[in-house]
Amino acid sequence: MAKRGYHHGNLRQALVEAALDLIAEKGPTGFTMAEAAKTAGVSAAAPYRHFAGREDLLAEVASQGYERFADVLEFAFNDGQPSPLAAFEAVGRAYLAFARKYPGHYMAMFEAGLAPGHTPELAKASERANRVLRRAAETLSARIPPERRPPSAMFAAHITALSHGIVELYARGKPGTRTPFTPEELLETGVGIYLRGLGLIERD
Amino acid sequence: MAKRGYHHGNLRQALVEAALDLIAEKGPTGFTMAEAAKTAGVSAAAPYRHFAGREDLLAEVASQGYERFADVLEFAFNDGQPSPLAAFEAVGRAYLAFARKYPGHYMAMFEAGLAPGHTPELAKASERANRVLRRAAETLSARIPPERRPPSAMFAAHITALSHGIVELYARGKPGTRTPFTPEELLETGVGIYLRGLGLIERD
DNA sequence: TGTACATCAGTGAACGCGCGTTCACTGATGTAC
DNA sequence: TGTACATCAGTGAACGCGCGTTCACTGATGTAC
Repeated sequence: MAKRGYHHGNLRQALVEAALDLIAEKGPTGFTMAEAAKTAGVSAAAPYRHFAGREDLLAEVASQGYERFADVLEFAFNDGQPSPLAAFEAVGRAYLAFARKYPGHYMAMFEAGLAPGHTPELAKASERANRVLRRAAETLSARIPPERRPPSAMFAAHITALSHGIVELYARGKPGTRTPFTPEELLETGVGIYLRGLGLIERD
Repeated sequence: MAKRGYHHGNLRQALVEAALDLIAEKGPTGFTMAEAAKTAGVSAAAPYRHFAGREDLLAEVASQGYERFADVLEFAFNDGQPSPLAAFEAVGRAYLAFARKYPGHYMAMFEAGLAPGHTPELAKASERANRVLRRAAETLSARIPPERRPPSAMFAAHITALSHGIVELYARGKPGTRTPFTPEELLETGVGIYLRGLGLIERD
């Protein structure tokens, strides 16, 4: 990754990584082209050889985030093994772990206000991640008697919303927004109660 | 609210309202002092007679938001009448209604990245709103046998996170983030399943 | 009731700043012969 | 292997812009006498 003379070598990706650091530090709107260029050790004009503009770089960051997100979730889901329930719970934990480990990606994906269709790549990547979540929900909800089964898209939306809400409200370092519970505890207990409500976990 | 000559009459509140419109339209970071002043029909320097700076105006907007939020939730809770369950569900609906009706407030409160302790007023107002939510959770959870009862702060956090997640992911006009369900449907069904999991609603 | 004066909410011009972006350029790289 | 040349990833200077904020000012308001 070291700069090697006049030509950088891999400036495009270096800019993405600079943006990730800046976004993680100051939020998606705190990130600027000029600073990303500086971080990458390059003049302010150089980024325009690789990206049409600020939004374009942001969209690339988000795209890469969704790809990694989908990878992580898919790995956690593990084709529903060893059991749909265990796999589902692993996906939930993976969601939180992703938000914690890749805050720059997460913020670019969910807090930058980019239209998901901004770029074809972005649309494709975000759809892929959603598909994994929906599949996890479908696999698990196949265990519920059909007449009591909520639509799997709704199931997935509930869990996604709960996870995202926990990340936004309780997993950030904001002083003052404190609960005595860790995000992981909150998600685990919340999902547990929810699944019990669907009859997917024994009562008590 | 009409400007009456050299002196405005109620510039402070007019600026708050201008900020609300701007925030609702372009997000908390899209709002600028200069534009708020212009919207209020006043020179760019005038706001500094009433607010120490941009952050200070933002904090005032958020404070007023939390106050109204607390009012709305308290009204919906209605001291737990006619029943703890009905009151609790009304609070959930009120949460969504608030986010929809007062987007500028909501964004200033939850998306501006203000530390809750930024201003004493802000801290006080946000605490008040949280207290209402916690009280609704406590009242309802008193119906659960103590040994199976989750801490009420956890209960409240689950519902708050679900509500916030639904607002952020599904209640905004973002094209592309579509579910076939309305935010209201999602919250109602999600909370319903959750409460069933706690044994607070009959199975089926 | 009329006048002098203190108060203070506004004005308008100015500042320094950092941003996104453009443009003519230059230095490095790779390839054809 | 050596040279000429096309390509293209960088540079650096410059632009126009809008922002947050300051400052000396001025006009309106209210009050003491």
